[in-house]
Amino acid sequence: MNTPASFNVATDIVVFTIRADTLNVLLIERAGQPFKGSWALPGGFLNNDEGLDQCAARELAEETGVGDVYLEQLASFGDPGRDPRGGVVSVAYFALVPADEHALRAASDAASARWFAFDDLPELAFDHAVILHAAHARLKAKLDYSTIAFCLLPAEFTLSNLQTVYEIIKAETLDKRNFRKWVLALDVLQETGEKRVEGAHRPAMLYREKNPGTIKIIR
Amino acid sequence: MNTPASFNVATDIVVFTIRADTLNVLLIERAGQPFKGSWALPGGFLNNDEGLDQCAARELAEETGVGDVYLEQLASFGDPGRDPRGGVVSVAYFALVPADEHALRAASDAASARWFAFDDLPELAFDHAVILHAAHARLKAKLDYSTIAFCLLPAEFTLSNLQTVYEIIKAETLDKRNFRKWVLALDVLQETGEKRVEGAHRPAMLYREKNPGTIKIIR
DNA sequence: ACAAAAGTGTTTCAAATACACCCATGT
DNA sequence: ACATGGGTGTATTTGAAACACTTTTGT
Repeated sequence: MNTPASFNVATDIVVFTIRADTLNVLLIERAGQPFKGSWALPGGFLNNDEGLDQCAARELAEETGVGDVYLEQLASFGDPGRDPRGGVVSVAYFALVPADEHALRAASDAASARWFAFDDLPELAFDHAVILHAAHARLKAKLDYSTIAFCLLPAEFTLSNLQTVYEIIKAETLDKRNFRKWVLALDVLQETGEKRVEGAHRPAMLYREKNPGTIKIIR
Repeated sequence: MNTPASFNVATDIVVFTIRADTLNVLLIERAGQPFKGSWALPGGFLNNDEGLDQCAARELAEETGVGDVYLEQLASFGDPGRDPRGGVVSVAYFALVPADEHALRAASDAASARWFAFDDLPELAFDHAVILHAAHARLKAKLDYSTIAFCLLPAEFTLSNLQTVYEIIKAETLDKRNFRKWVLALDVLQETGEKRVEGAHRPAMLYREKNPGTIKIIR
């Protein structure tokens, strides 16, 4: 048997958040070749002494300042020619950032990092459009069988906030009474006892997760 | 920015089949170092001119003679130290082989290929035990929301055959009438009109998939 | 008083579950 | 005739879906 081919292994991260009642994705403008000036997913190359999850978390922090968020491996992409430099295999991740943490940073090989509305995206470098849509499909599917959507909200939120997250991602309206019945029956929320006054209407009860950061698989 | 580290990228494949009413996994005995003589998942290194799926299919055919089966990417594993040679990232796949195709071949770097009962496995090389259990979890979960189980049966099969597959993988018994009602309501099966005589009892109607090889997502 | 979002129950329908007997065949 | 797995229907329970009005606040 001959010696195996060498590759650079990268991680690319699809970072979702909710901003102004729309689903947003974090993109960086590429500072170097190839695709200089194009928008791309944040990410970068794997080092010898780190694992894949670690690499994704590190690149995300370095390039965008986003840290300590939900991060899950999505899939790997290795078609020859997906990177014009050749020999690059990418392990894609997706991340969920709470709706209130939008402070971004640009650094190292990323000229700038910006949020884009999911349904108004620019042309993307490499095969990143494919990766992005795979991530969206996964997110949408996971709403139905996990409590992953909670990661898109701050620690305290109203049931209406939560319902809005579901409605945005599923792109359909939900019945308020049925939604509340369903989510409360999951037995993962507790009332804080506090209310949030916000505008000229009745204040809403604030809730928090019983086990913050724990994703529950439903059914 | 410094130049990125180099890796060898491998695919490892968890091949499931049903034999003698048990779930079986295909393992190869390693012919070379490291872990020479240990049992491991079939798989091998990615070439420069092929995609990941292609690599998995090729390695499977080369090492075991298994070809033209259901093959799906599972996840990637890249912890430093998962391979004592260092710098090896593995993209894991899982495959499903119909219950009647068990002809195996040993070749190249695999001394021999053998089926093992899933609940009587030997010690495995590398992190292959972790990969294998991830594959099993995925298979089990996918039974509930897809018609993937059909890939474990030959083209023509009885409803009892199918029920047995579900019972083996889910490790629970199912009600015969409810199972048949459910599977027929999926509207993916058609009667062949033929019956299979097998032993001292009433012959069973044979069915086939309406769209062979098409995995339907349920719900 | 009005606008705007919060909060709250019941009825209807569909799907999942529980459950027991007769049928066709080989020996 | 008997042993073996194949084949079939109904009643019950459970969860999902449809649906409208009252409450609390700010202006």
